[in-house]
Amino acid sequence: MKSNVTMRDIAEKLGVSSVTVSKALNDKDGVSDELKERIKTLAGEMGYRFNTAAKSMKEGLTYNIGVVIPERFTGPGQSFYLHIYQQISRELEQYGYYGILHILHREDEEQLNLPRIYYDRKVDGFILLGQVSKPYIELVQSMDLPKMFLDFYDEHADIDSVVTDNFYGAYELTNYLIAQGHRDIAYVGNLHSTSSIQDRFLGYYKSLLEHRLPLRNEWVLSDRDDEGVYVDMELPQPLPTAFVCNCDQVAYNLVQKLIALGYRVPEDCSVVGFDNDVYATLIVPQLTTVGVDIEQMARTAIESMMKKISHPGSRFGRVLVQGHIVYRDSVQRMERP
Amino acid sequence: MKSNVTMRDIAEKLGVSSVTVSKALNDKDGVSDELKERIKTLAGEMGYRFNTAAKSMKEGLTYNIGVVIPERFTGPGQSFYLHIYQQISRELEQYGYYGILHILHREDEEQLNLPRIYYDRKVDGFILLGQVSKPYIELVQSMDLPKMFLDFYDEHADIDSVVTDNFYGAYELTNYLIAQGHRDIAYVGNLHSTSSIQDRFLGYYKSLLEHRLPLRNEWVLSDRDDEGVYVDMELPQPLPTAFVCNCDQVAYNLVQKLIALGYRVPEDCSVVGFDNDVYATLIVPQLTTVGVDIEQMARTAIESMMKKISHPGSRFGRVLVQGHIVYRDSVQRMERP
DNA sequence: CTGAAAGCGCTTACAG
DNA sequence: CTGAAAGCGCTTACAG
Repeated sequence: MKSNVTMRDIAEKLGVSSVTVSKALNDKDGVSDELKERIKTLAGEMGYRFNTAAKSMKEGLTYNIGVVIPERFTGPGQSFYLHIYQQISRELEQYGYYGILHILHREDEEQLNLPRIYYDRKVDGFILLGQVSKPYIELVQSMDLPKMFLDFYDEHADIDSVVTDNFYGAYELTNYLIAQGHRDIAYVGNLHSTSSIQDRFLGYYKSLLEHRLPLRNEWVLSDRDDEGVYVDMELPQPLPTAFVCNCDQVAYNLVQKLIALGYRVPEDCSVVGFDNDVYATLIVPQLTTVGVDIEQMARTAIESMMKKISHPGSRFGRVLVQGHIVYRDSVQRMERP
Repeated sequence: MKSNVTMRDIAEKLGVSSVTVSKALNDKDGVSDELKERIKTLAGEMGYRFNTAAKSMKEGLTYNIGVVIPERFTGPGQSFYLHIYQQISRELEQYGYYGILHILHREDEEQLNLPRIYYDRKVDGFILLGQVSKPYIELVQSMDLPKMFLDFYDEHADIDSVVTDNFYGAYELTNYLIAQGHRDIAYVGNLHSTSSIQDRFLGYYKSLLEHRLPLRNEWVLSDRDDEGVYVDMELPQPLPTAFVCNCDQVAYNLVQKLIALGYRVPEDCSVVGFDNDVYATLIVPQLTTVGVDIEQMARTAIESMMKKISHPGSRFGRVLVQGHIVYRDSVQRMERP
C-alpha cells in the first residue's frame, strides 16, 4: 500500500487527464458516470489518499480550527474543557474539519503572545475556550480570522460567544430551593473571578428578588482568590439552610467541610452545585445540580464557526445554551416553622 | 493587519526576489545579514504569516500528528487519556508540530474504518492512545506511516510502544504490602480486558512468588466484563487483608463497597490502586497508589515519533516508563499474629 | 550574495 | 463529456 499515489498517477493509468480524475473523485459534473466509476475503483485499488495540503493551498483554507484553552483550566482533575474539546472534535468531523488543541501557557497569556497556530496559518478560525485576561482578549480581536468565545463572554469585546445560560440555571435552581421551603440561602463563589460565577450569582439574586428575600452580604461567600486558587472559606453563623454553589467542585468541597464539622447534608443544610460533572456524583449525598449541555454547546459553536468561515463577517452575538436541573439527594424539603 | 501577505509581496516592496525572502525568513545562508534584517523587519510590519500549507506540499510533511483515542476511554469522568493528549500537544509544540485528536468511534473500530485523518493525509504519524481490538491493530499496521502505541502494547504487533511499567509498579506495590505484614492479598481486575491489567496482575504475582505466597484463584476478582463495563463484584469470604486494584477508580469503588458493608479501611482491610488519578484523593482514606508519569510518557513518545518521521524505518520497540509509589492512608501495617 | 526556473498536487476557469 | 493552461505560496537545486 505505497502511498505517494497522486491523481496524475491514476490519470496516466487510465489514459485520461488529472483534471478528469479530480472531477471524478470530487463527484463533480463533467465526467461520464462510467468513467467516474472506473476512476474511483482504481483510486481505491491503488491506495490513493487525498492530499489536503494541495487543496489547502489552492483554496486558502486549512480545514483546521484552533481551540485555545488557558493552562489554568487544564490541571489534573479539571477535565471539563477537555471534554468540551472532545465534543468539538466530534462536531468538526462532520464538516471535514479537524481541531487543533492549543494550551495557552500562563506566560504567553501575560506576555500577550498569540498561539503559534496563528502565525503558521494552521487554522481557519479560533475558539477560545475559557476566560482570559482583558488585554489578551483585545489581542485576540486583532487576529484577522473568524473567532469566538466558548463558555465565557466579555461585555466589551465584540466577539461572538456561546455560553451556558448560567443566569437562568442558577435562577431556576434557587427557585427550586425556595419552592422546597428554604428562605435562608447563601451563594458561594468569588464574584470577581469569572463571568460564569457572576451570572450564576445574578440568577440566584433574581430569584431572591422575585420572592422578596433579602440579599445578605455575609451570605455571599468567596471560594477562591482572584487568580482562581481555592481558599478555605469561613462559614457564616448561624448557618443558612441552603447553599447555592457556583460549581460542583466547590459544592463538593463544601459538603466535605460541613460533614467534617459535624453537620448532616441535607438534613441540617442543603447544598446545590452547577455543571453536573464528576464531583456531583462522587460524594454522599450526590448533588442536585445543573447539567451543562456540552454537546449542544459544541454543536452550536461549530455551526456558527462554519458559517463565519463561509460567510466572513457574519455575526451571531451571544448565544445561550440552556442547561437542565439534575435532581439528586443534596436538597431537603424544609418544614415551615 | 490584513493577512494575505506573501513572500512575494515582501520581495516586491524591497526589490528583491522571493527566493531571497524565503532564505532570510528561514535563516538560511545566502543572504547578507543586512538584507536579512530588513526583510524580517518588513515581514513583521506587513503582518506576514507563514503559509504552512505551501511548505507542506513541497516537503510532503503536514507537521501534524494524529492521536487516536478509542471512544470508550473518553466518557465523562474518564479524563486520563485526555490529559495525556494535552501533554502530547505540549511536547509537539517544541518540534513545530501539532496534535490532531481523533476519537475512534465504536462502530468505526468494529467496522475497521481507519480515521479520516489518514485518508486526508492530514498527519505525518499516528499515536494510538488506548487499547483497540486485534483486527483494528492489524489494520493500523497496514498504514503507510510512522505509528506507535501509547499506554498499551500488543505482543503480536510489531509496532513501537510506550507504556507505564505496569508490571514493575504492581510488583513494588505488592512488595510494599508484604513488607507491611500482609500475607492474604487479593488482586482486582479482569485479566482478559487489557494488557495493563494483565501486566499489573503479573507484577502482583511475581511478588507473591518471590515471597512464596500462594496465588489463590478466589482472590483474583474480576471488576468488569470483557467490554470494559464495570460489574458488581462479589467479595470473597473470609476477606483477604489487602486488595491490589488494577486502577484507582476500581479501588475507589471497592473502598466504597467495603465501607457500605461495614468494614473499615484500612483498619480491617487495606486497599491500593494504580494511576494516581482523581479517584485516589476523592475518598477517605486517600489511596496509596502508583503515580504514572504522564509527562515522561508523552515526552518519550513524541521524541521517538520525531525520530521515526525523520528516519523512516527506525524502531524503538517497547519502552517502559517507570512510575512511583505514592504513599497515602489506605494501607495498614499488620501486626504479626 | 542573489535570482530564474521548476515543481510540490491539486482546482478553477475556460476552450474544444 | 474531456483536457490544456495557469496558479495557489513556497523551496530546492542550480547558475551567475
